[in-house]
Amino acid sequence: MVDRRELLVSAALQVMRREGVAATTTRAICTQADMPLGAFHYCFHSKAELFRLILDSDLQESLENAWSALDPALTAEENLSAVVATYWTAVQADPQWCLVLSELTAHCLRDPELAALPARDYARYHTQVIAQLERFLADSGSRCSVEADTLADILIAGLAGITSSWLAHRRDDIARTSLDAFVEMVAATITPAASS
Amino acid sequence: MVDRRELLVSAALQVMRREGVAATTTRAICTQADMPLGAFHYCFHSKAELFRLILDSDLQESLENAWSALDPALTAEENLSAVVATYWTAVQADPQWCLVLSELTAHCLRDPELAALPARDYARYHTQVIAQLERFLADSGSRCSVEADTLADILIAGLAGITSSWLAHRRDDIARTSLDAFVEMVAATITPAASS
DNA sequence: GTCTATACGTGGATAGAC
DNA sequence: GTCTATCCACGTATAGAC
Repeated sequence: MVDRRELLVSAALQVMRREGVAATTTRAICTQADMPLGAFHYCFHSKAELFRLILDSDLQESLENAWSALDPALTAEENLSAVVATYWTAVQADPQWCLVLSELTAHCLRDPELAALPARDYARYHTQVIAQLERFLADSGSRCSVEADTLADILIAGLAGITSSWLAHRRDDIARTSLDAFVEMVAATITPAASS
Repeated sequence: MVDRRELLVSAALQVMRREGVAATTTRAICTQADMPLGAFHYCFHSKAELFRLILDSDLQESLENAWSALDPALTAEENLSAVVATYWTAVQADPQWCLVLSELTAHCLRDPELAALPARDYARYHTQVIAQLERFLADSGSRCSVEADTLADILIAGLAGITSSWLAHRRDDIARTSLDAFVEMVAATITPAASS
């Protein structure tokens, strides 16, 4: 028997994807969870508490996992291409979720109580990417013309930008071409180990 | 004497920046405009009409103007650097507006009536960027290893990504470093005219 | 045309029966 | 603990006096 709190969290996430964060009311959540409205404030002190719980969980998890596949045996461009492909598959599998992430970020930045969360999430994401990146660079003996730190920032920003552009225009071809060109540009900053 | 419609539009934009799109109610707009609430529906048929008017105006104008300064006499990297600097000055001069743009985009994408607007805005922006870019490439005789079309997409996505990242972490140093590295990467795809 | 007062719906939260 | 019925604040829109 599942905790009713988790049931409501799950329902809230479904409503967010389908209707948007703004339309995610306590009523909509309870309807989605097949629960009477009164049950909500029995499980949570307030709607803000449920939101806080959602925001404290690892929302970008599905998009983060892409980076764990870096393989030192392959070239930098091959690796980047694979990582980006995995990321992009996740984006296309659930575009609505990307929109929710954008909405939640704005929601936090507007609320003094939550304004610090996006920075924390960015730091988390950055830490994870840079760890994978540095491991790859060390294992493969490659060198990068920019700091690994900066490379991680660029990668995160580039993918975020291409994603949000795609959410607007929904042109798969443009996104694909942008991703390929971006991978090529980033890979050009990495020189493989001298194999002497 | 200013049209009261424009007064309300202006007030709405102010409230959006200060409080966010979600908090931009007819009451807040009228208060901001020093108008009685009743005046609203005398000027506009509905709140949606005011929003539509705002969304149909050129919202990204302030950020678009950066591209008009491209100078064929300078190198590609110098030009890109100048354009990006202008863009970034605008972002830092009004970060709240960047947040509003993000909120409005999400707002449109969630509303079937408005869902097509972000694509139109992207096309507008893209067209303007590519025109400047192609003029610059032609005038300076430079060549680019990727299509100018793709270059424009990358530039738009890159700047959007760095901006949204900065809105989250608010670390000026990270944004600066990212911008510099990004400019360098993009400039590397452009080879100057053979000056023989 | 302009404002005041109000209607109507919705959303968060609670009261009180069971 | 669980649900129903309800309260209260707020947001859009309108009615009606001037």
